[in-house]
Amino acid sequence: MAVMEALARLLADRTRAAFCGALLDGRAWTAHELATHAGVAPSTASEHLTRLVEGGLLVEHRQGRHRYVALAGPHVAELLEAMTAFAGPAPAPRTLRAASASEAMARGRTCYDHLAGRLGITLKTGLLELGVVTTDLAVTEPGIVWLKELGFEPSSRQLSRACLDWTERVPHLAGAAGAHLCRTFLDRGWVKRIGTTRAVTLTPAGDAGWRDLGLL
Amino acid sequence: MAVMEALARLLADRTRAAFCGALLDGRAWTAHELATHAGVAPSTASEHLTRLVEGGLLVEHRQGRHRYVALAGPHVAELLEAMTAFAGPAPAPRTLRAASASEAMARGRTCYDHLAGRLGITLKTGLLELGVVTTDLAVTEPGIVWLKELGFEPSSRQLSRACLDWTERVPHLAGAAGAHLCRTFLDRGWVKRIGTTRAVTLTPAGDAGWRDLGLL
DNA sequence: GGGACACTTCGGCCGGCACCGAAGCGTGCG
DNA sequence: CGCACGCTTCGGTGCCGGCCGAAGTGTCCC
Repeated sequence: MAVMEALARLLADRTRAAFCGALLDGRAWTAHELATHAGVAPSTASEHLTRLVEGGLLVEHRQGRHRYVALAGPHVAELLEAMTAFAGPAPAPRTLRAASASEAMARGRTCYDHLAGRLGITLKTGLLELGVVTTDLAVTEPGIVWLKELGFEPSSRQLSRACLDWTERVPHLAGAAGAHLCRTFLDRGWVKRIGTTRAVTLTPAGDAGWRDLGLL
Repeated sequence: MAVMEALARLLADRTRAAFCGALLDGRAWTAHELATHAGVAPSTASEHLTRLVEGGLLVEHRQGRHRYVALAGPHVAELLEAMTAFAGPAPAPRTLRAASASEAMARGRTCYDHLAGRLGITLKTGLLELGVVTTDLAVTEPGIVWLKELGFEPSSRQLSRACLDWTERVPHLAGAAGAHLCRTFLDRGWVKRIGTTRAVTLTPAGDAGWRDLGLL
């Protein structure tokens, strides 16, 4: 249990948790951006980042005078989402702005590299009705063919994986298949980021595309 | 991320982590037993238990002057194992006794309600070859029939679930199916606990039984 | 080359929390 | 009925760790 405790200790801090939350958008952030985001001094942020990198949660990429950090991989995102989902629903937001942002996230968002929120659930439901996945979110044989038609190339990464949604409390599709679909939809302009946040929305083109595929 | 942080904070303590580790055997422990196990005063243990119960990780059951606590369910065990697996291999044990105990756990153990360790991997491999589960550990149609012959009754609980093994670094079978198999093997005397620990071993009867089923 | 900037290291401060022992409460047993 | 036992509550103590600012290093740009 000593190793589990060390991991928990790493996440049991307001500032480090805020860093991880920000990095869940899947992008790389600079140390300065994260410091501002969390409201701490650059020196404080620097120390936290070192600890998170040493703990294997983050990877860093030095470029000139910048230190870019990102989640070390999908497995980190999955861990964070699993813990968030376990911990239960977040307390209700206090301000109107926060409530609106929270509602946008609940409607649809990326979870590192795949779709989550109600949009993720809609996708999952569609895939289920098409027979691409089973109720346990395992990809079926015909499902693999279906995915390949969307340009999917199987890799060594686990094909599908259930990721418990922290707003909907229902598992949604993660893993290689979930990541590929998310990337494809973003590339095609079917799903679009709202501003620079993790929140996303289905565009009119996306609505049409999903209907074409039989997802809606 | 505030909720995730609160959960992490709960696990980020030596004593509370020790409690959770002990409770991973799936039994209910008294406050006194846990205090002794972790080497703290009863008063300290009492406070920790209250926090763990309030955090939803443990459930308690008052009986006379005893306070029994247990993990709140399989989802807690799965979370703990996931975090342990993520954190990587435990540091090498220092003493001979610890090394021997650690080796016994690595050979085979229960993970709350299912089998883990090399024995868990052997089981998974056998189930895979029999076509009961897919490589993603989803139960197949014939697999459900196979399980029913072993007395399995489907319930609302997720049928199967991958649980990353912290000694073997490979997913093994958890979920309702994994729990049923573990219970069945223990009932039949095919798998036996070593002393009162989580470590288990395959008995000669179990070896024969598994061969009969085609698992070996 | 000089100045702005991103980041790091170090020292010191401060708050939170894990811990214990003492005292109190309820239960069970002789 | 009284004592033993398990647990809880409450003060008090001590340490760990998060925080900042100041000073230092390396990078970029003018």
